[in-house]
Amino acid sequence: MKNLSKNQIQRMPIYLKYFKELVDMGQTLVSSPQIAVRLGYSEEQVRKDLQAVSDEHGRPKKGRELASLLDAIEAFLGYHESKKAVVIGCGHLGRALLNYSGFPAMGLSVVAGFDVEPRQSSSAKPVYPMSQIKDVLPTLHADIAIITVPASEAQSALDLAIEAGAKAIWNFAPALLDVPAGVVIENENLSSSLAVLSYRMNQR
Amino acid sequence: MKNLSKNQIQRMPIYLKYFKELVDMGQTLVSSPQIAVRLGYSEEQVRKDLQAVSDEHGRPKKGRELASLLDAIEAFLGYHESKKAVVIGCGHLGRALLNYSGFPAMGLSVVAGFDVEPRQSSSAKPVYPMSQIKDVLPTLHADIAIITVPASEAQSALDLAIEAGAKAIWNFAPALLDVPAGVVIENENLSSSLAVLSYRMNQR
DNA sequence: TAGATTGTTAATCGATTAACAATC
DNA sequence: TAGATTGTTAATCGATTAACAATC
Repeated sequence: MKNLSKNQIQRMPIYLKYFKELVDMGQTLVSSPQIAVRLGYSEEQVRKDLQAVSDEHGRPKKGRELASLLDAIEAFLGYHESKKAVVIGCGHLGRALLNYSGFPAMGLSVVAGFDVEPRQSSSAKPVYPMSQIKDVLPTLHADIAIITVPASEAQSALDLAIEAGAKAIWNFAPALLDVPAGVVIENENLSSSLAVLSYRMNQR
Repeated sequence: MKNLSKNQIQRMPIYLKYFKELVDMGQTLVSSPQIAVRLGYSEEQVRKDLQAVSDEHGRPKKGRELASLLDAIEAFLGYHESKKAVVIGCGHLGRALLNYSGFPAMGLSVVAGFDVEPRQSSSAKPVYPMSQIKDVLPTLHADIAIITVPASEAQSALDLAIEAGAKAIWNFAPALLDVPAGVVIENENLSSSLAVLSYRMNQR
């Protein structure tokens, strides 16, 4: 498998979703021009992207097999082996992510939450007190810690999660966090997204 | 002002946050090497980025004035003129964003929510029935519609918002949406972020 | 066959990095 | 002065786009 650029990786779930729609509509083949038009990419880029994750060749004049593309992208994204995560900080956003119905389709299973003071949860998922994370997290086999605590507590929440065995951090707190070597972090930065949105608004 | 790349735009709020921390700590000047080390960028990139938004020159051996940097970045990001937004779809995520305390610091004021069936809201912000959007939205002077409805309803929610006068869409629904020319859209795609995270996890 | 689409190879474009003289 | 940091200019790198022969 080639090394994919970050942009390419980010496009993969978008292809996947679109291809699933096409399959639902009964289509079995798809061509780069069709994809390019719908997704707003160039044909060449579509071909490069798909070649990067699939070894199967397309057929001139026809396109590519949707079934094999779905399989290739899902394999690439690791949707076959379900990943497990916990949510740390069960405020509004934390509870939203704890119960988010879109995750299972991404191969992500959010198994529990942690909170400094867990209220009676309205969800089916258990919410443990933060003080128990070191005992409980290892029993859950969750590699990913989703950080949804206030920015001021994010670093200490992260440290506790890593101490308890988390291997990856998905950070939703607006804070600049340090992670030890070997731990992966992905920042979900709303201020960056908003910056792009308002820049584009001002360009008009 | 030069044209900034998307990456540069996304970095600006990160600089801003860091610079505010430095000011809080009593610092008045900052050098590119210091920034580069803390944020994990290269010195050259830091200089390029700051030169792109600020006309003030730095001083050799000293660095740059934090006060003027803050001002330049905030001006660039439009934090001075507060932008207004409404949340469409007041489920878990929608309510989280309706009450998100981080937005004011980004110059964003979320003034109201809409929902097909507004429950008694626990928040200070009003939640209107979706059926009233065409009448209510224009009175709110909100340009930005934050879409947090289920994917299956996202396109029709977006269409209603635009019909009611929204000029920009911040989409949190996992759906591929069409917008008319002249309307800006920014997709907050959790599946793309997760893809990057798990790709990095697998690389180890 | 003609035409659409493919995969490959080359060209372009843009962002990041490197080099270096200027300056406080 | 020496040394750190600056801004500018050039080089590199990587991603996207273009060109085109191959093929069903």
